[in-house]
Amino acid sequence: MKLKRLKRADLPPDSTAMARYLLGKLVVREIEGERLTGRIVETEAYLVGDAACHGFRGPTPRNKALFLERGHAYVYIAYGVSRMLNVAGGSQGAGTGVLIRALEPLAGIAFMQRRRGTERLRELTRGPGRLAQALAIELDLDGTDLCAPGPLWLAEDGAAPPKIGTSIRIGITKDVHRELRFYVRGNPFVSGPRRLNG
DNA sequence: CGGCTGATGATCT
DNA sequence: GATCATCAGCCGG
Repeated sequence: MKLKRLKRADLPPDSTAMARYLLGKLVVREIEGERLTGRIVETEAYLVGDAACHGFRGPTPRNKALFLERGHAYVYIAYGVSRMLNVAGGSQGAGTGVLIRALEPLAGIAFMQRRRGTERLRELTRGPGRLAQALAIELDLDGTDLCAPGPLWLAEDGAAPPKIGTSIRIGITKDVHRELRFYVRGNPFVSGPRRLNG
């Protein structure tokens, strides 16, 4: 089915709603004449007033893209090694957004396998660091408008809305109790321990 | 498969 | 100097 680019007006202004909305949508990466696509199967929302959110203490050189209007990419490096892809949320200056935690690979799988150094499908895009490596998402994409033509954008393909599960977020140490992680129930590409994926 | 641990370096205090 | 929105690899069952 043909891809339709997500419009900014399609994105819910509330980041929790946007995290749910993005499940089942597609990340599209254009690189070296290839088009890589993956379906979003796991997200986490980071909100205004949320101590776990990188925007909590205001803008810095690293997180400034999180303060752009919603639909822009915020890319940063976690633990010195893994790139994390986020979609800025809210209005300009809000400093809130959604972390893309896992994708189901759809197109460009050979490219992803080369990038990841493995043939195994489950290991290509299961987890935020893995998916960024598979799609060659580097810091140069920080601030990219995901609602415009370019190297990285968001799309929908008319798939039916998925069944959504919720849980606490993974890997954080502040505001740990909030149920702001969302995933497609039963999808094998969702990351995290089984107890969170019931 | 589940659980644990060391590596790793950018970022901010 | 501490913190950290992770991962690969190892071990036991």
